[in-house]
Amino acid sequence: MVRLVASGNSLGEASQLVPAAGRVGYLLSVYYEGSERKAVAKLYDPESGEIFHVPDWTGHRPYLLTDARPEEVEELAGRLAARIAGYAPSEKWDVVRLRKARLTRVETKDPLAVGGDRGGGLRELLGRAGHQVWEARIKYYESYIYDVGLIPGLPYRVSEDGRLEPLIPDDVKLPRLAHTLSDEASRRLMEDIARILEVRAPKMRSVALDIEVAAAENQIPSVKEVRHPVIAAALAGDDENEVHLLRRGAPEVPGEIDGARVVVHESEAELIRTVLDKISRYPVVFTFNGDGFDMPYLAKRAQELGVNPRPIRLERDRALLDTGVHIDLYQLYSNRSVQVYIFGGKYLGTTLDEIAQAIVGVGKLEVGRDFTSIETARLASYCYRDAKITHMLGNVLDGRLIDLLMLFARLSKLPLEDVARLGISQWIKNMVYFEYRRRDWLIPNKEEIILVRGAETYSRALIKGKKYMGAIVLEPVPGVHFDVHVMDFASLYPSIIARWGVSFETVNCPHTECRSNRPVEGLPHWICTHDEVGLIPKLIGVLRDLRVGWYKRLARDRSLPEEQRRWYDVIQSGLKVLLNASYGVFGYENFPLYSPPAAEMITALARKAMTTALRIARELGLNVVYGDTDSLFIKGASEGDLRALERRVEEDLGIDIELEKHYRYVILSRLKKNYLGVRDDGTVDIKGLLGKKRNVPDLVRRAFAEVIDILRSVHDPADFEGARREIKEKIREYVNRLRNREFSLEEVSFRMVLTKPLKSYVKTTPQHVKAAKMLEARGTRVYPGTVIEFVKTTGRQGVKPVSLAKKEEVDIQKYMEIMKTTFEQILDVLGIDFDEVAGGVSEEGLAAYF
DNA sequence: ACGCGTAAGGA
DNA sequence: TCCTTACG
Repeated sequence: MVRLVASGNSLGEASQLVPAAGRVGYLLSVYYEGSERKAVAKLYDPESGEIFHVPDWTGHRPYLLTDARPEEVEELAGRLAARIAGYAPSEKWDVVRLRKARLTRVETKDPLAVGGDRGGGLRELLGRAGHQVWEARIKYYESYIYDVGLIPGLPYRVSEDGRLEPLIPDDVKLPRLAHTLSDEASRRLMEDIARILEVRAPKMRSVALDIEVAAAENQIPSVKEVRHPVIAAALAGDDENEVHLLRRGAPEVPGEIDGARVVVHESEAELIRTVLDKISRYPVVFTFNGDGFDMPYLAKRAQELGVNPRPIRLERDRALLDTGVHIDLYQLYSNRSVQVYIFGGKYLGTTLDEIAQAIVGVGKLEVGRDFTSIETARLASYCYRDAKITHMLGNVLDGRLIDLLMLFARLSKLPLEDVARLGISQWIKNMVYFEYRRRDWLIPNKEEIILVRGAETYSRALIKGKKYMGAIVLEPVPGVHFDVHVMDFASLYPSIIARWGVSFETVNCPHTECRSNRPVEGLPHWICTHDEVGLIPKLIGVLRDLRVGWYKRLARDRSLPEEQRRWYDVIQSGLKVLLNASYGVFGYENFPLYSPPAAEMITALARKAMTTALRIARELGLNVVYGDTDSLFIKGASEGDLRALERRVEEDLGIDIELEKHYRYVILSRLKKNYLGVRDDGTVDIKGLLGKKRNVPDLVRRAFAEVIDILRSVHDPADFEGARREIKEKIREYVNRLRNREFSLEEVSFRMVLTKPLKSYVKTTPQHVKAAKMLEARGTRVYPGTVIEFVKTTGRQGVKPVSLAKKEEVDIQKYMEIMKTTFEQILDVLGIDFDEVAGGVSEEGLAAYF
């Protein structure tokens, strides 16, 4: 029998049905189709480049679990009874109490009957009646993914009877290290994960969309009230670049602007319909803030004009596309893990201009705020530029950004749309929930984890307002140190989680026999001794082993084709992102598996690892000059000493410390987390030093970089003589430039991110906020995520935005001080006195100038 | 909307 | 001293 499968739009129009049997596609996401009361899978067909949909074939229904009996539910249900589809007994493993739970599974006809907003769902009803309820806060499509065992990002084939069958090649090379794992659960996990990671992600065509509306300078276009017409919409795609304009008056518009084809429409309805049709042809549509603006605006405006908003599907706070995947790059680039681990912190703020400047080197066009009077060709250029840079931002990393998202979708089991919108804690949550369902383990409620296992922490954080103590940072021995080895615990926190089995599941378990298993003296928490308890430590252990023992090697394996090596590199860097966040989530209040004792235990074990390694190093007579969290800086050690350290630490702790790098020399200041190290090959590592921070003025940063260049050429203590002289010379040069005002305003501007709305700065008014207020007074809009560029001035306010300042107002004295504090961090150690070099910068310098 | 520790500058 | 930001 050939089942017919829905395809194309489903916004009220008769669904166009095409047979999909035999079709192959990558699963992109799963969503709930209200009109069909079904979960629907959205797949990408690499053959045709199109999206197709496969509705649920299993008869799956939304449900919750409760300790109430069916009769009790029935009695309480009242009006909701009609929406209950049935009851089934459900036996689950209660991971918090570590015992079996016999529960009632209440199936409903629609997801809102479970947890409908306004407290009208079964969840609240049963809760108010004093019953326990589980798994009632899980989005329906997520629950569906777990139960059907679907893995977003993987290829599937549609069977004759409309099922999705995974398509994984048989010849997947499984890591040899899987065989070395003694426990069966970990081995299976590793094989499953390796299997789903092996398949390369498909290339998908993409287009970026940006629209402009006719709002005047003082009008802020809102999606709540779509009053202004859409006057421009640009599409920057893999194979077309167009800007669509609404005819207003009779201006002469060229047929092409900046390489984009210009199309002038007589009506707004026609413009919108054309644009919607165009984006329907791409499997991936990028926007920048399309969830918050472009998509809802287009859809609502379409509706007002009597145009079908298809393929846009508006939800409360996001916009999906029936014909593809909409990725709002504002959301993606705002993700802290993405910002830090994928882009190495290259961009500071989260505005399109800032991110594009930093990542692809092109910014927005400057046109002012009044879109009603702007010249048409200019408007077209502006709009197209936005779409163009959005498209570039969607295709960075040689197009591997989408590959990474695909990979995260596979690991987290989240739809691609969610991966691109949710934070790392949601990725980890979903990854764990999926595994729980597979095992018939009960997904616990946050409150019961706290209730049964405790929320109390016993260590005191050094920072006021923090919940527990963190890592150890050793007091640096200030000075220049030659021949320094850095030994470190690779992925320390994940290693601790795996080695001691720390997670919310294992901490403070109900077994009396485990109470004495307390790996950290001074903390009352214990860890379960039963091997089968706890999934998270096994999962984290497997991900870590796969990264360091398998994918990192494959990514470097010269015998593999380039393309394949790159895919393995995507995998290992993706795993790193997840591993880096694996500890932090336990200490994060909003994580549904929040466990302060687990978090506290992990940092306590990290301190234990650090102090143990330090003790052993000292016993071996090694000279430790610095260390932070997971590393020791050891001066003048022999290879034998380091081997001995490795061996003894491994014996003592059961986790590995290893040689990470060797420095020709290291400059340590008195400050922690501040150092400069020159490696054997001349590369320079700079940590924490002011001269590297991206918010300090370019001029200061450049001066600093040139001084670093001088230090790069130092090979032994004798070389310092000459280097000192050169450095002094260099500093004098820059000091003089400053004195003589030989700089542009941009070179002396500070860059600082506005993290809140301007109005929210009530306690104090920092300088960047002052500058931001001046900008706003001049009509420039600033919002959270905007980078404010300002210079220090001699005026009453002491500060001005770059765009409003003049060179004559720059407060030279202030900049001298900044130069001084920046350089002192390294000059101190080199025995150079800044003031002396600068020729008495503070008073005399200025006196000489005036 | 991962965690804590350290540092700096200004109010 | 606290607030804000940047970074390890």
